[in-house]
Parts: sequence; structure tokens; C-alpha cells
Amino acid sequence: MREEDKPEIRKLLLFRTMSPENFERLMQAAYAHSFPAQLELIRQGEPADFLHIVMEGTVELFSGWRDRETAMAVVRPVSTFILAACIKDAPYLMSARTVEKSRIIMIPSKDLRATFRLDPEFAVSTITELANCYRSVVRHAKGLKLRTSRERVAAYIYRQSSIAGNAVSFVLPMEKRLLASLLGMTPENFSRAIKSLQSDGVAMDGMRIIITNMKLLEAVAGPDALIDGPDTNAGHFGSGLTGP
Amino acid sequence: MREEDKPEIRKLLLFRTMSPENFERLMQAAYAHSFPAQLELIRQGEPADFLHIVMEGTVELFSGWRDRETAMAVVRPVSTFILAACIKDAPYLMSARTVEKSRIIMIPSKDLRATFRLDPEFAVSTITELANCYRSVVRHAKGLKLRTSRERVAAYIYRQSSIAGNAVSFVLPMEKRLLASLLGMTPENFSRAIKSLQSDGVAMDGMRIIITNMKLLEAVAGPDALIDGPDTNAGHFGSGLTGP
DNA sequence: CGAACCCTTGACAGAAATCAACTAAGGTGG
DNA sequence: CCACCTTAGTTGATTTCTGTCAAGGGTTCG
Repeated sequence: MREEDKPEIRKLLLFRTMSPENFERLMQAAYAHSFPAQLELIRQGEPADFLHIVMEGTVELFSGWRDRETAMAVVRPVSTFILAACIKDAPYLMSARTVEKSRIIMIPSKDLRATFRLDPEFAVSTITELANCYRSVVRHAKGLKLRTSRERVAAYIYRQSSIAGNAVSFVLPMEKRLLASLLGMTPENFSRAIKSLQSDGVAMDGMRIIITNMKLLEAVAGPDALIDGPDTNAGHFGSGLTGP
Repeated sequence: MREEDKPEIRKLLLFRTMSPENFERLMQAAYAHSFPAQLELIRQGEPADFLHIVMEGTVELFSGWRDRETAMAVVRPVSTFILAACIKDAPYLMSARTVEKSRIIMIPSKDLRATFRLDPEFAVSTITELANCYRSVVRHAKGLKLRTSRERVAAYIYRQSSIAGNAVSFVLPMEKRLLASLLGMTPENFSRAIKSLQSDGVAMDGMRIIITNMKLLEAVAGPDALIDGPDTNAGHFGSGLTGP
């Protein structure tokens, strides 16, 4: 792996507080590799041999059953994924594929497990990271069970706007079909949901969403910190999503 | 709290490996209390001041949004719940209420956080516990997104049978309305789902489920270790669910 | 330029929620 | 002990939501 990746990784909450020696050791065991788009990195059910870190690009976590498939999460730099399986030394519950060309770092999970036994600081960081992951999936499940697909779309738009500093317009950060799957619906249904939200303050132009009436949208979305996540990013500029 | 509770708690994976001194200290900070049925122990959104442990009885974790409500999990002795919120010192994402009269132990979350910083063994146990919780919610979400309600019911029945040692009959461990909510459907829909499964090897007599054709049921359920959980209990006798 | 592929739209079918009515069981209070 | 009330569960009728199938427009990429 590149030397210049290390500071980036070190910035992650998971690796920020561990001892320099342990960090170095972990990095020395790591591999880095670039993958083209649409390449399957991980197949669900296989043993979890590596913790993955996205350095560049985008990765989709998804799951399948019979002939169905659904997106569970979209991971962007710089973040880790499938930490829990590595810790448990258990099969991956989700598959992963690149959405676009991506650079990925892989840390052998046995080194990971050894490290949080040696380094109490790393153990605490791992606890925090896992607690975050857990709460994130709980929110996902709550959204699925408590909201209709139309409400999920509205809430998603409202949240993206909020992340972009209450922008009245932003560009969808992924393909619509992927977003639809993430939100638990078909692409057709997503398309119709957006259309039906025209009467509630949402317009769309290609990949750009324009909020024509924030109050109306908010009324449909019913934003809730316990589902959509806290407004930690409000006031910041989101990753190029602000505009126009 | 009762002195005789301690060995039970100590048996939990979360507390099994920590040092005796730290365990004692944690227990001394703990409260124990009995609650009647249908009492709200925790309200979502409130600060997570206590880790809870069910010693006796049954607890339902649920969430609400607007006027809707859904069950997220059912917790039985001896287990902890809402660990992640305590660790993060963040608001509970879920509410909790007793399903029946229950005895609950509460450990102040600040003592918990202090302890896993002091005791590396406890930190490792916490990591494992959280990873389990995470994977459990991921499975839940997968079931919701990949299966229809009828398939979820079939899979639930198949799994319960499997836990009870492939019993052809067992008694539902909770009210049908609660089970329906847990499986992400209305009671009416649950009732109809069971009825429609008659043609696929499932019969019902009150709270008792009788599997009349395991092969047919299995074909509908499509059991999957990555959704329903590993068959760790296969071959054991489940908690009184075996029959007839 | 053609071949994919994404997105949208329409028509339809199926799934699930809602509303309403009814039964049965359990608990309460006279 | 019984009448009464409450509640869980079931069933039917209906509406709403969502997925499926099919077709067409637009874009990208080889």
C-alpha cells in the first residue's frame, strides 16, 4: 500500500487513538489494490478474512436471497466495511461490489483481532465504531418498518438537503436504481414516488433534486433524529452536493 | 440486587471474562427492580443512562414514528439490551416495555464505559457482544427487504422448529400481534399468512403450530443461515417449545 | 453506428394495510 | 357464580401500496 494512505487511515475514528507501533504493524500486514467498477469484492457467506477500507471510489454492500437482491449500504472514502464479520471470524452477511473504480485496502482480520486484544485504545475505538454501525442498521430497519416507500424517499431527500446545509437543490450521489434498492423499493416505484412528491415540494431534473417547498417536504418526510440520524453535518458543506 | 443474580449475570458472554474485581464493582453500582407487565422501561429519544439486563420475564424493544409503532426485538432472560446507546452515551433509538412481569437489572452506563476502558477483557467481550447485535439487526433488515411477509412467517416457523430440535410442533413464544409486528406486518396479515400456509405444510391450533409437511414448509421458507441465523441450537432442546 | 443500459411511463397483478364485524377467551366486579 | 367488559384473534370487504411486465426515450460506450 502507498505510504500516503496511512495518514488518511489514521484519521479514521477506528485508528485514531491506537498506539503508533500497533498502527504500523497493522498497516504492514495490509494489502492495497485498485478494482474496476462493478467488481464483486466480497461474496456473502464466505469467511471474513479481511477488513476492507475504501480509499477512493464507492462500494455497495448488498445481499441476496433466492433470485432477489437488495442494497444494504453504500460506502464512500474513507471508511471501513464489514468490521463485524471480521471480529466474529464469521461468514460475511453481505456481499460487496465496487460501484465505480475504487482503491481498497485490506487488513487481515486475524491481525485485527490480535490488535484489539493488545491495544486497549484500539479496543475502545472498535467498540465505538461497532456501536455506530449497529445504530445505523437499526435506523435503516426502523425506516423500512415505519415508513412507506414514498415517505422514505421524502425523508431521504430532506436529509440530503440537510447534510448539504439545507440546500434547496442537490445532485443525487448515486444511480437511481441503487438508491431505490437502498430505500427498499423497485426503480419503477422510486420513479413514481418522486413524481408523486411534486405536489409536496420536490422537483427533479435528471440527477438533480430541487426542493420547491421545504415546508411541504418536511411535512411528508417527518424527519426524525432517531431514524434519519442526528444533524451532525448541518451547516457543513457536503461532498459536492451543494448547489446550484 | 440479589446476591444470587450475580452468578447468572456472570454467565453472560459479556461479563464472563472480565476480572472479578471489576465485575464486583460494576454489580455494586447496579440496581435491580421488578416491573409489572406492559410497563414502559425506556422511551426512545431519552438519554441512555442504564444498561438493562432481563433476569426474569420478557421485554419488547419497539420503535415509533408518528402514530405508527413496530416491534424491533423481544428480549428474554438472561440478556442485556440497548448496549450500543449506553456505549455511545447517545439517545436510545428504541423504546422498551415489559411484556410480562419482569425483573430487570440496571447498570449505570457511565460505570459501563469506565469499565471497558479499565478492563481489556471486558472491552473484548463488549466488542463481541456488539458484533452479535449488529449482525442480528442486519439479518432482520435482510429478511424485511428480501422476503415477503408470507415468506417471513414461513421462515420464522421453520426456524423455531429447528431451534426446538426439528420439532414438528411448538407453541408460539409470544402473542401473535407482537410476533406480527416483529415480522413487520399487521396482525390481520399474519393471520392470513398462516392460513395461506396450510397448503404448504403448516397448521395452527390456538398458540400451537403444527408442521404437517416439513419439506413443503422448507420450500416456502427458504431458510438461510445468513438471514435466519446459524443453526447453533439444532439438536438441543429449546426452552419448553418442544412438543407435542 | 449500434448495443447496452438507465430511466420513465402505462397497464396490470399481487401484496399488504385498513376498516368493520364477529367470536372467543380471560379478567373484573357485583 | 355469573354478568359484564375488555382484549386477542379471525374473517370479510375494500382500498392503498408495491411489484411485475412491457414498451419507449435517452444516454453512454465500445
